[in-house]
Amino acid sequence: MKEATLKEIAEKLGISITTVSKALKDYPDVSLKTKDAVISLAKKLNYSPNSFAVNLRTKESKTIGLIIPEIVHHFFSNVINGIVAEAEKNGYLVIILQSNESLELEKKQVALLINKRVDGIIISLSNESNDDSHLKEIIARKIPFVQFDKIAKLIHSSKVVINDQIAARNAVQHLIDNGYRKIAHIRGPLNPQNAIDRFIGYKKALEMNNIPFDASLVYTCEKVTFQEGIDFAKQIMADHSDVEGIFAITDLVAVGVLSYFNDIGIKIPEQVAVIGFSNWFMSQVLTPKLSTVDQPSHEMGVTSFKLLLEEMNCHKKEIHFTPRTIELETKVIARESTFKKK
Amino acid sequence: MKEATLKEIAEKLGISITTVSKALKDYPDVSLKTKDAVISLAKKLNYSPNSFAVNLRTKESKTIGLIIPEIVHHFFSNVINGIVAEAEKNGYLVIILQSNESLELEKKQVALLINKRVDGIIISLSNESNDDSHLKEIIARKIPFVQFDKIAKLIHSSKVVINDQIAARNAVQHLIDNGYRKIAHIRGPLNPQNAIDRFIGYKKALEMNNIPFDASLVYTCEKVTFQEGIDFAKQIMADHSDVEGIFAITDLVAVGVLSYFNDIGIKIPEQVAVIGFSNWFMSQVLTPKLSTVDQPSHEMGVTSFKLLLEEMNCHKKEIHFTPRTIELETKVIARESTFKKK
DNA sequence: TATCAAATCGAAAACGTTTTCGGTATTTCG
DNA sequence: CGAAATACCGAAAACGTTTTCGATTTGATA
Repeated sequence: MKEATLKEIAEKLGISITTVSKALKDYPDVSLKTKDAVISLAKKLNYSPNSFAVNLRTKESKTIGLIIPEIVHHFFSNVINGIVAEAEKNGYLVIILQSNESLELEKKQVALLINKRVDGIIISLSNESNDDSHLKEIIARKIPFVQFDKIAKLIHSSKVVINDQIAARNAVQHLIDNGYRKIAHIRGPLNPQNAIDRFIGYKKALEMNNIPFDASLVYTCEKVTFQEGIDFAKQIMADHSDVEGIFAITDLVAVGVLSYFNDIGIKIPEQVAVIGFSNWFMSQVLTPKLSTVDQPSHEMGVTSFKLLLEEMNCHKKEIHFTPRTIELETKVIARESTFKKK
Repeated sequence: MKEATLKEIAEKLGISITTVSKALKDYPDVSLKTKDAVISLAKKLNYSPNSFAVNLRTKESKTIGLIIPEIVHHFFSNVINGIVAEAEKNGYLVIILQSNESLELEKKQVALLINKRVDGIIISLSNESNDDSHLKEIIARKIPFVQFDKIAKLIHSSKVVINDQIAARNAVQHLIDNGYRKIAHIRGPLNPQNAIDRFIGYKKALEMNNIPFDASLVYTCEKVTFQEGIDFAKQIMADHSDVEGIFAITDLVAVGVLSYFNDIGIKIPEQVAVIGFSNWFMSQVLTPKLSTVDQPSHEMGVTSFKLLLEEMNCHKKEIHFTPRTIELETKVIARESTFKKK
């Protein structure tokens, strides 16, 4: 029992391959009688077009590539979810690759996807990405391309982001509004744009409230892990025992801080208030419940795909597409870890 | 600037397409001189074979399909991670689809993947899956196929699982060993094999300790969510205020229980002990830290792909492959939520 | 009846690769 | 020197589809 082909149907019906193909695609120049015969035989033989041949002929695969730093990550898995769902709705499949925060891998994976001739690429950069050449290659090959969250500002592609500066500023302002003034920041690595922007947002909030910036209150994560949260919490208490609040680059790190403070008996928020970023699921079930900044991760995925789809459609019709940047809304979620100071 | 092809290289070098192809694949019947010329020109033109044409010719795409119920899920995202990593190591890409626990979607997606002519399929069934026809279709088409975690026992394919019965029995035994005897079970839906097995394990543990089974202590999740954990916790306390322990089908549900108990001031484990399943990341950062059963999720992904690869290799060489079932080890992780009763 | 339009069909090229098989040209050896 | 072995190359088929363009038939109209 082999796969049915156009040729087979044509032979059984004593007509040409051309006519069979046209009948199945409802061309107007095939008689109703022939159409019916073809369609019913096709159904009987369980015919489905060989996608390899279709790909070759049409030069598209209805498949896109997605590269993210980490799959096991509340934010990213939500984005994946959004992209995969929206893609499927539009007849596209998604190949997922994980760069593991390694520039080298990321480059290889871009090459892999180009090689596979995916119809488009969506990417969120690894922390190491200070080299743009692979992204430029995507553009040079005119492959539809969208960046999200961790982007290269200078690469001229569509982008889906939040305003990290303002979001971070709001988070720190929230701490200040609730009576905390000596605030430490556990920031992300030096390269990624969003770590930089959140750091700038932190500084701006201080500035707007006439709180002098103290560089010794800033701690820099290398890997942005739970363990780093624990380690920096310890370090902060050693360096600044009078610290009042901590703003962490992401919930995972903030949870490390919480965990350490809980273990050694530091009261949150009475002694130190903590706010994270990204609104991971676990943040709402911790004790105390962690305040954070909500980031529309699922929507980010959906929007990214929609933008990519637009560009892919233009690409197919060979009409020009002008990359757009879409900024999604965030909002501070106040929970127990930042209750108002009495 | 177009894509370089074999034809182009052949013309520029004044040789045949055949020779170019052979030179690039290091066939022995091409002279060193020609090989060098071809290879260097290919590099110069940035040639890479058109994968659409290669697919069509070789009848394989070096791509596999993966269908899981949920992407945003600690266990599944870890499995994805394992599969994607192992696949990439072996030159395969992974298309990911999410069935959203819907049988209908799952069927559609299987059809989609068959249509795409992926080289193999890995699947973890949705809770609704009491219909096997789409899986039988995969087998009938001789597409290499591996099931993991939520499997259909009767489908003759390779499988990667844990022993849910024993794992659950151990979890409940752990509660009993620590002095808890009146134990409720929040089970999963009625269909999935692993929910059934874990329920059987629960019963066996009771039996082995001469604790009479009480059906009213068993609560059945529909969606296996955090919220259901909260709701059932409330219900359990209403039905059996003297309950001593709770074994939940998965950590997410157990965390719901914890969350509710924390909110209304029920002490864990002093008043009620709680144990979950799967060892989600958040379980170790909660207060109290949640006891659970560790399930080697990443390894499950890696093993699934390895099995699939074996079958794909056999398939290519047209040698027979006998499906295997691999059972991975689990272990109870004792944390604060099940501390020994005094 | 001659003419023209509409309806229906098919030949053939094209997509780019892989591989079989046979054909030269060159070398080796008796 | 002739025959056999070896080294090197290319023609062509095949994978299965899509689409252009021209051919044929049919029916309608003047």
